[in-house]
Amino acid sequence: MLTDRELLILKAIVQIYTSDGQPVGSKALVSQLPIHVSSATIRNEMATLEEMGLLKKTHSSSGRIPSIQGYRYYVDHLLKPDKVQSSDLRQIRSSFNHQFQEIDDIVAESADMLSKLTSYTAFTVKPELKDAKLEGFRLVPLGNHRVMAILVTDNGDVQNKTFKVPTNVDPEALESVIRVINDELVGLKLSEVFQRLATDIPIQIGKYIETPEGFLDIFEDVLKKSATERFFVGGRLNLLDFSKQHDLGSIRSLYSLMNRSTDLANVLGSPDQNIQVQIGNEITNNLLKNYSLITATYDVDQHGKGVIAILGPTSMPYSKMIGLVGAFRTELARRLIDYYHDIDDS
Amino acid sequence: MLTDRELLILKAIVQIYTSDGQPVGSKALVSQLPIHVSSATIRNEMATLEEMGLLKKTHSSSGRIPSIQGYRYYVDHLLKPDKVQSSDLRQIRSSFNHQFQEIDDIVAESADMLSKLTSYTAFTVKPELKDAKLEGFRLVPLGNHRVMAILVTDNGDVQNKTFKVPTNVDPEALESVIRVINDELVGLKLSEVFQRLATDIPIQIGKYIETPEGFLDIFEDVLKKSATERFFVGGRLNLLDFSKQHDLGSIRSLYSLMNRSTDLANVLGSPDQNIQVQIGNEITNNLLKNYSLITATYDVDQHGKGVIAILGPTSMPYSKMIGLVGAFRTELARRLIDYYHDIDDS
DNA sequence: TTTTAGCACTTAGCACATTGGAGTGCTAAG
DNA sequence: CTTAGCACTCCAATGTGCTAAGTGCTAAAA
Repeated sequence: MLTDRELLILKAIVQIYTSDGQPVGSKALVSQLPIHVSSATIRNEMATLEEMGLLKKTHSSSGRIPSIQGYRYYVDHLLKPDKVQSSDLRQIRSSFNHQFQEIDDIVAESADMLSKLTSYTAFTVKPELKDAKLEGFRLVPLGNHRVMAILVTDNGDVQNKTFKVPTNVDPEALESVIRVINDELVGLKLSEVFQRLATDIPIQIGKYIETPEGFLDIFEDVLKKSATERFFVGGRLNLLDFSKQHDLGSIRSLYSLMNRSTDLANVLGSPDQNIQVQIGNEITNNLLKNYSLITATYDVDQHGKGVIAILGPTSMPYSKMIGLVGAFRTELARRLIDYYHDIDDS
Repeated sequence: MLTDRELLILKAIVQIYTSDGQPVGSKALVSQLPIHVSSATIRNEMATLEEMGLLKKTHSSSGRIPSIQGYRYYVDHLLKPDKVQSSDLRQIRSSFNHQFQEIDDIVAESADMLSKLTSYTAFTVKPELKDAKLEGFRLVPLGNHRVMAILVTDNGDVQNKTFKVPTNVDPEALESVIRVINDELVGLKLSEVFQRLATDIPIQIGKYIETPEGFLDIFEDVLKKSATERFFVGGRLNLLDFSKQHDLGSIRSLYSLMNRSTDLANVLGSPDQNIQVQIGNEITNNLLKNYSLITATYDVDQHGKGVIAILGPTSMPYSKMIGLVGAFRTELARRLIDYYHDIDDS
């Protein structure tokens, strides 16, 4: 168990280091602390904190910086989220104050805004569709045997994809297919839709089209698209600023990571608490072991839950960032509830 | 006028410098030249070439590197495009060997491929639609007063956008609007469509909808989208490698430039010759004055012309790059002609 | 007139030493 | 338990010397 003074020192070191980035020495620290003891005393305390694994040195005669566990302890026990700056809040609200036509625009804008506010890299994930119901399905013939498939879910999501149908499929067959889909699939949850597509639907459609597989692929494409296009990244370039390692190779890997939605899904997960802080090697993905990740869910009532996240250096000012992410998630949730409200009753 | 030997030296200096990046000294040069003269002679020649502004030094006692004018002279008079490597050609063809559903996929893939082959940043611009005819227009009601507008041009381009219609617009009015558009606009060139939208169409539509402006905005949105989404960028990150200036600010500006389609349109223009080389400050955009840009048109017969381009250091190996771009443009053109062929006769 | 050898001079880049400052750990006394 | 004092460590900045690669110039040779 830590003494009060040790807590005070640990807290101060984290705060000073995360705000100016320099290792904290005993003399500098003594001048900032509310208690007055000598620097030698501080040195002793720091030594014990280091022994406990909460602090470390960059070299044998340097000041102390927090270790991963030090940050962890700070975040878990010492930190109080900052109240978000009113100027930041104004910025968030004004950026949400547009009339967005599509939910994607709101969520994409959020990623940009969040990265701008933090100067880190930000991620946003729109509410997942798993529980959404398929509300409508359209096949629009575009001429030249091309067709656009459009899929509408009850939370307002619209996905579309154009494709070619084989020349031997006649329009009436297509009509029948649409009828099957409308009768059998519309109204179901997407997960159920997936299941039906794997079982009886191909048989039913097979009556009208010779090779239903190709046709159903397209259906799956649209569903897959709606699963992979949930992720938005803002401030990719900020990575260059806060990434200590100017090793181009790892930066490159990170950039490509940001384009792989499956990996992003793994990294961001769905935080169990409302706001979750992962520090350094606590992050499952090895590429991120020198960074910290703050993830938070936001809840759009019956329209599911999404995730926002920021990726920054382990030495980020946690209290400020946690405050900011906390405020942002409620603002975003509110904005999306508004959005759905507009759709539902229009 | 330059003597034969001066030409030989200039050519050699450009080639050596663009292949190993080191300033070329008189001794090194003498050992590479087919003629044998002493290094002192070379020095004299280099001095006169420098006086003419074709070479320059990095510091008072350094070897020579080509000046912008030196590169210019080399490109205009001395260079012979390399035959493209057969492995590169294989790669291009195999990447084109997929069945693409949309033209955008082909053009986007091209940007990636071109950047991979060159290790520079690549741009591709799909054929412009100006002369394309509006082949079809659909309004698909999605429920909840939402509608998807779909616009098909005769070169196979499909654009769509979802939007909300005011609650006071009834379905029949919408039907009438579609009829007006189909009767009056379908079959016209897009430029004519634009014109009609600015003149008589609003009046006609006004009969059915109270506030046609809002409605027509959407139409314009779709058209604008098809104008701005012509640009694809590949290998953004390569910029970090070949950009000498590790000045983060200018890199940042370049990245944002790549997202602004109007600026891209200015920079890439439509090259007057088939392949155009712009070196350093010859590029109109100031941000690019330390780079070189090779642009080339590709011609998809009656479906218009597009542009491909690579952005690299002024010290790029021009003969190789020009050869590569030349081969790529014919391959891409061929692939797109194939693509349209499939559409047209399906 | 052109070419060449020779020489004095310049510069970048590197290895190396020097120094100052910030910081530590330890000890012995308060 | 706290503190002053001291020896010690290490980084970072600065300066020095040296080398390699290059130049321009001059005067002699071709």
